[in-house]
Formats: sequence, C-alpha cells, structure tokens
Amino acid sequence: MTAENIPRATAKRLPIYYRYLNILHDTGKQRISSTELAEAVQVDSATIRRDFSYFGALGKRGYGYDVDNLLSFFKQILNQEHLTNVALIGVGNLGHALLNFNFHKDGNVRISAAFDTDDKIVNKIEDGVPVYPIEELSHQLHDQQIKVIILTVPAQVAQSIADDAVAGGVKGILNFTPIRLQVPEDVLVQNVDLTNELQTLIYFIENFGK
Amino acid sequence: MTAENIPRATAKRLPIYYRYLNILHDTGKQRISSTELAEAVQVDSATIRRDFSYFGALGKRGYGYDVDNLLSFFKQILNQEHLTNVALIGVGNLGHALLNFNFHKDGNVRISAAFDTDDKIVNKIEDGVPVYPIEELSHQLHDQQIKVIILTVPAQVAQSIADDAVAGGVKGILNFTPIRLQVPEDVLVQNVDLTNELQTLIYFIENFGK
DNA sequence: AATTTTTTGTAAGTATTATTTGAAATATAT
DNA sequence: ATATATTTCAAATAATACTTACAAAAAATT
Repeated sequence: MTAENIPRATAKRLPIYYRYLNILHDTGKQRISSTELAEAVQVDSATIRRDFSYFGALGKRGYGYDVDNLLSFFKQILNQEHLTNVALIGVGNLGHALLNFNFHKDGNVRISAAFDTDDKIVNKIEDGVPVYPIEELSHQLHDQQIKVIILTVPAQVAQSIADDAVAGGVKGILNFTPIRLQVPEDVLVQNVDLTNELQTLIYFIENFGK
Repeated sequence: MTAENIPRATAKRLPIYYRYLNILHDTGKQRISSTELAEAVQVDSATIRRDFSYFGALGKRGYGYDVDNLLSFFKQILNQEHLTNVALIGVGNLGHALLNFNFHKDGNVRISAAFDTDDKIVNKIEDGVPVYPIEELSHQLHDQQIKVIILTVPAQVAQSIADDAVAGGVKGILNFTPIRLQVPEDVLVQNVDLTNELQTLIYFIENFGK
C-alpha cells in the first residue's frame, strides 16, 4: 500500500513525527500546521510537508493537518497496528537496561525473548522476558518467527552470533557492538555505536564549535 | 591545526576508522590499503581515500597507508591525546549500564561525574563514579569544567535539566531521551533515540525489505 | 633497467537530500 | 460577498554526499 521509494532520510523521521502526534492527540489538539510541528520536532516545515506529501495530500490548505487523521495514517504506515516481537541477545549491563526500557510505551515493539550464555539467568524470566540458552538461538528465532534482534553481546562473538541469527531467519539487527557486521544483502543492520557518538560529538565541539 | 570544513559525513566516519586502526595496530599490521580497510569498516574505498585526503596526503601510492602513522594522526585529530571528562545525568537502568560501559577502552572519554535525585545513591560512588545531587548540576559542571553530558533522565524533566546543564557551561549533549531539546545554537545535541532506531529498522524491513 | 602491478589522490559525474519559491486552495475577517 | 491571512503542495534550485574513472607515483617483478 505505501510508497516503497521514499527517501531514507524521510523514513528516519517518521517515528519522530509519529511520537509527537501521539502527544498532540493526548493533549486533545485537533489540528497542527507544519510550522508548529516544525518547532516541536526541529525539522524544517518544508521538509515536513514534503515528507508527508510522499504519502499523498494529507493536509488541507489554509488549515493544516488533522491530528487524528495523520495519527491513524502513520499508525498504518509504521505498522503500529500489530505488535512486532523482537529478541535481545546478550543480557549484560546494556542488555538488562534495554529489557527494562519501555519500547512498548508509544511503540508497537516488544522484546519477547532474550538469549544468553550465563547459567544464572538462562531458562529464567528476567525483567518479564524469558531467557533462552544461546545454543537455541537459531531454532527459537525460527520457531517464534522473530525477524528483528537487538545485539548486545561482546565484540568478539558478535559476528558469529549474527550469523546464527541470520540462519534463524532474522532480517534486521539493531547492533550495539562496535563490529561492522557482515550480513547477506537482504538483512538490514542498524548500528548504534555509543563510543562513536560520543567521539563525534566531542570532535565537533573541539573543532567546529570553537 | 585541522580542517574545520570537512563534511559532516566524513567526521562521523573518523571514529570508525580510528577504532579499526587500533585493532590493526594491536595485531601488529604495518600497512593497510584503502581497499582492505573498506571491507573491514564497510565504507567504499574511494570514500575512505577522499575522507583521508581532507587531512593531506597521508598515504603512499602503490603502498597504502602506514598504520602507525595514520593512527597517531587520527589520535591527534580526534583529541585522543588528552582525556575528556563527561558527566552522566540520570542513573536509572540505562544510566547504570552506561556507567559500566567501557567508553574508556579504546577512547579518550571517561564518565567522571554522575547526577541523580535518588537519595539512595546520591553522594555515593556508583560503578566507580561519584553521584552528585541534581541540585548541584550547574555548579559542579562549571567547577569541573565538564563540557559534555550524557542525558538519561525521564522525558518530563529532560528540557529543564538540559537548561541547567547549559547554564553550567555544557556545549554537547548526548541525548537518550525522546525529547527534541531546545538549546542555544552553540550547543550540540546528538540524539540517540532507541525507540526510533527500532521503528525505523522495522519499517524498512516491512516495506523496502520485500 | 625496463615493465608491470598496485594503490593513492583527485576530478568529473551521479545521486540523494534539503531549501527556496510561488501558485492554488481553504479559512477567517471585514 | 469580498478581501486578506494561512498554509499546503509541487517545482525549481541549491547543497551535500557518493561513485566512477583515471592519471601519477611508488613498489614489485622480470
């Protein structure tokens, strides 16, 4: 139903719009203009209009956008109607924090399975999520039809575990390790590299930011 | 000393190069070609050469790049020579995980102070880092000359705490909250929006990814 | 010593993304 | 009703980033 060829940059902004629309909805706001929205989400108003227009003429000239209309439209676009189950691999410090992290709050995502090697937590429920032994990774992912994983394992084993996950049918990896994973081209990797983010930030402050 | 007008996209890749150069150095590798490097960090080799060339002619034709040369050059560029102290604000689940996260390992960054409201941890040492009461935020940041913060507080208080931090002289914020912070233009905000990343990933898989 | 191979550095071309501009449609005010 | 304000939408332009291509330089080979 939706456009397949919208720009990557636009797609990345959709969740930002979606989240703010939810807030607007909760406060009872009926309509919103691109200018108003621009200020809240810090994206240029023209960019917002163009982003929206990829999906058709969603607004009314001289009026703006109807919040509820827009919201239910984005809900569809972003697959917010059905729950997406994801698995978390590596229940260390960061893994634990993410298990507690409330992805579900204004999203459609739930961590429904976790994997680890540590006997102390394997086959138990941690933060409401069952932890399976890592040996069962491929098999469980396949059985539970999980297509997306969050990877929070030590760097040394990242590639080999990613391989197992791919073997289990995974199509998307949110990769918190510093390794640049090698995956088949139908698998998407989104890197979240915290050291990197910090270093880039510091670089810009020291150089560009006088 | 360094170029101030290198592309943003290049700057974001510098830490990636830097990290891999460290690995090469550790394994004793003397030289590296752009093609080899390209495979490891998954950036096109021509892009790498162009990125490097912003800083002068660092390589030798027919030879490649000398690992140690390159490494010490990037060490300078990325300010890896002196330690940068940063503060973490909000010692919840994610905050704790980040305190344990080893930024220091192959970086120059250390979390040297944390802030929270919880009496149970305030004025104690958590994971090796002193936790100060949030009331002292602005004052302590100023005293300790901390210019970069990691913000892991609840969304409701994010803006007001960011304001305090800015008042304390902060110039860079690694923002883990979903709020799009309003800051003066000489302050840089790097957003790490985990819900967003996951949703974008799922969106691409559902739509683009067949 | 001459030739071949490797590999950088950079220019030119392409693609992607963002911004500007202005006409058209709607709403609001007079 | 008419005029004026908003505000979307789309086209044109500008900026940014990526890719391709190749000459020049150095190294390796014959």
